[in-house]
Amino acid sequence: MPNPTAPTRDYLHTIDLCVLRLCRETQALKILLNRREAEPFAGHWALPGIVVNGGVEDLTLNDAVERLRNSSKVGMPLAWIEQVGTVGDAFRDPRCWSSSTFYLAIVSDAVQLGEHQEFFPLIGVADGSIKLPFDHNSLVAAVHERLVSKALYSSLPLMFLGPEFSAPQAVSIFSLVLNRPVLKTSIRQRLLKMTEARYLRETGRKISGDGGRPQSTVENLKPGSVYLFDRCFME
Amino acid sequence: MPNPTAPTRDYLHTIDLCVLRLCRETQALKILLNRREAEPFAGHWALPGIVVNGGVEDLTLNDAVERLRNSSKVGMPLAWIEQVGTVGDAFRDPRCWSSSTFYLAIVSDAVQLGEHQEFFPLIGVADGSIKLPFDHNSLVAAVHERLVSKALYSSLPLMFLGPEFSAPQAVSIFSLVLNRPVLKTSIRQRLLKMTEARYLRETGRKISGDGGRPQSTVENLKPGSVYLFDRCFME
DNA sequence: GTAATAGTGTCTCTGAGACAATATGAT
DNA sequence: ATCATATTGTCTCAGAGACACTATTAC
Repeated sequence: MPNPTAPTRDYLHTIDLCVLRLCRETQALKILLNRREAEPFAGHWALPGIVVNGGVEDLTLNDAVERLRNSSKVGMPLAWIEQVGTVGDAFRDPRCWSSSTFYLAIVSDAVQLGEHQEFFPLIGVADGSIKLPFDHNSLVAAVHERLVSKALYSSLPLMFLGPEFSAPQAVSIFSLVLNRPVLKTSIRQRLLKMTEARYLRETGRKISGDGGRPQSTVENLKPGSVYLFDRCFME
Repeated sequence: MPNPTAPTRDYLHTIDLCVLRLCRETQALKILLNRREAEPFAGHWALPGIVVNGGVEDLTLNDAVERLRNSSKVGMPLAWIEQVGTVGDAFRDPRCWSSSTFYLAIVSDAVQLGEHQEFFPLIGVADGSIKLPFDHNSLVAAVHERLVSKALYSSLPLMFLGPEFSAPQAVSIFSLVLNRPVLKTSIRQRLLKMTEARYLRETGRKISGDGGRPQSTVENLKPGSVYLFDRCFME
């Protein structure tokens, strides 16, 4: 039941973040969820979000996003963030008519989580086998779809890898995001294109994978930008 | 000045439509504007929009879009509509903190306009040489950018042409949207692809352009869908 | 040496860019 | 026939798919 001391409101506009991360141990994509403290759905795992109407804390929607990112609900640096869409209806929140503007975010670093935070498998949340309150499953599905479609024609998946990575790591993140094998020659050619365009630079350093020949690394010269390729991978 | 009898609200969430059309006489893209009746900016030309919070008329955001489309502010059938984004800040509306979820829409038919409606040149509005109230110029610029980027890899511009059109008409709408010449062979190959994919069918009919050989027409078999090509035009 | 993986070379195929050559209507 | 434009054909080029081949480390 809603807290009876809370003011009744007839409209809510929230922002919700889908913060994605590569779990290097299991080679799986994960999404950050928060255990809700307040009703409705207190105790359930849900997307980190805040209400943007009804207060004057933020001057812009982007300020609100930054406030959420900086709060304990997220509390980590983001390598990438983009708005995916806005949904709204009379049913998604039991309290009242509500809208949500939701975002795709990617974190590349390993981070310390709070007690109330946990990374869950993205696939399970996107396909609904891990059930979330509100319509959060469908928001995650939309974000996942955006990620997959952008992986076909942009360098977005490299955001998961941080500032320095190797070609084999790039191959595996693209395969993981697209959920199918990707030819290493295609990825190498794309990395070459990005190097020519001064998005990447060879470091001369090497890292070792598991056995076999060490991997040369490149560094990201434009950490905040994605490169757009002029062709798609075939589907 | 705001109407003093209107209730004061501390937050507004609106939807705004950028309804685009091809003016066949001048071969220019146009955008539908409304002369505002209410303050603020009464008498100014602005995007058609409605407030979605503070009422229970609509069950979903899409219902609200349909209500706006069906109202006298728009009042015409739309061949295409897609959400482009949501902006919000404390300054864009002089009344209060406000957000706008805005859409790209395309109308293919010629329509009768109301007294308060008029189509303006899209380019002038998008580049700010035709000034609109609120931040409507930047919304139009974002919609224009979406249209141009989608023209590189999808059949979206064909939505301007209606259910039956010719290859030369397709060439000219792509050239117009991209603001540069487009090879007719490229367009023909794309139309061929769409025909193979059962998005188009040759009608056997012909129409006459201005002089010269008549143009064969094709009909759109999936009027509500855009076809996605697997390569982009070069930029 | 062998195992295992990294990195290179080469071939095919699709579709865009460019432009020449031919077809079909109006006058 | 001439004009103007539509339509087809041919060539080049870039980049993805596929896969063979060579290189470099650990052991």
